[in-house]
Amino acid sequence: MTEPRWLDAQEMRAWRGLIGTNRLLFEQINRELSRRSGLSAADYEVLVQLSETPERRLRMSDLAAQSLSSKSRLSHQVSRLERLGWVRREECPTDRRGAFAALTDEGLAVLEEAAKGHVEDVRRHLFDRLSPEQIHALGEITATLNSYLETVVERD
Amino acid sequence: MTEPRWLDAQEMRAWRGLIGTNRLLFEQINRELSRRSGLSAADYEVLVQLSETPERRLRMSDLAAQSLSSKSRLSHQVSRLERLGWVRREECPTDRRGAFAALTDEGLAVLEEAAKGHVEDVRRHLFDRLSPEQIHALGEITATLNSYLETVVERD
DNA sequence: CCGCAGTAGTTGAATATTCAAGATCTTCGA
DNA sequence: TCGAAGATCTTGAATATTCAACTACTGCGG
Repeated sequence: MTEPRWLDAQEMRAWRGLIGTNRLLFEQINRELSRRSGLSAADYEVLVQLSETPERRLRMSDLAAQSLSSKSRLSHQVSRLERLGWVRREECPTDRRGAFAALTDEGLAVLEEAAKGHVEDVRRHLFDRLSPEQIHALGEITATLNSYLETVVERD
Repeated sequence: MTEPRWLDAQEMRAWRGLIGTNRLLFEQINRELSRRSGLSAADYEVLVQLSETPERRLRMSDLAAQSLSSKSRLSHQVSRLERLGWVRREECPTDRRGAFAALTDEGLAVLEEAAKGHVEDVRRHLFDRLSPEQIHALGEITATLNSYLETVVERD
């Protein structure tokens, strides 16, 4: 049980910075999203994933994976979205255990309405503050981390 | 009501990347922290802030600000930590509305035990994956964003 | 074709977070 | 010095998330 390699100043700055951005940026963007459209960040993410599919529906598992959610959370969440009339559950003919979540016309309308303001918020709070080089670097850094993390994370 | 400036490919990559890192990285690090030490990320953050103070205590408001928490959340959280014996509430002599949260010896011991493994997790999942240039860039980017965000975020 | 291990999804209880008051106390201007 | 406005912190209810079963089904080895 040897002494760990503590973080140096540079690393500490990046780590605390990331924690801060993580909280402040998403908190603010999500607050604005939800005020304007009544959609939580999680809801928005789910609706986007569904809308980007040709059939406007996805199997629950795939949807969970793509929206980085746990199965349980997604299940509760889809129930809520169903109550609101924005998503509909459909059964899967080829695998009777399976279920689809399908975006309704209403859901799509809500999403499209929310998207405009949301993009502007993201732009205002994130991209307007960074140089093109920084935006590029951020893309590289997160891509590197995420492809590693996907091999590591234990989900569910 | 003009058409918004949609995100271009570079921006979309950075934005989705950030969402992914945000979730995957912290989920994984927090899961490991909590498995090893029974501390949630929020608990750890609170204990760290207290431990870094000379008196090992802070006013609730200051603690909320430093740990980027809302007052309400912090209050509930400190109650929990108090039940566990890791934090103690103390009253403030100079302002009778005020309250301190103070780190107990037990709390400090738990924190120090947890810190070792936690630092190694952060290193393994974050810094070992990035070049020194990327670490530096990440520090710059988050510092820029956070100093802007602090002027903008509506907390509580 | 049987049985069993594993997959898909849901559920309910335990826990955590948010939201909107509420209870005290301080400050400051009239 | 009085009173109103604001600061500090807590509380309880509503909501969201996690965790550990549980149901129902598929697919595979024998």
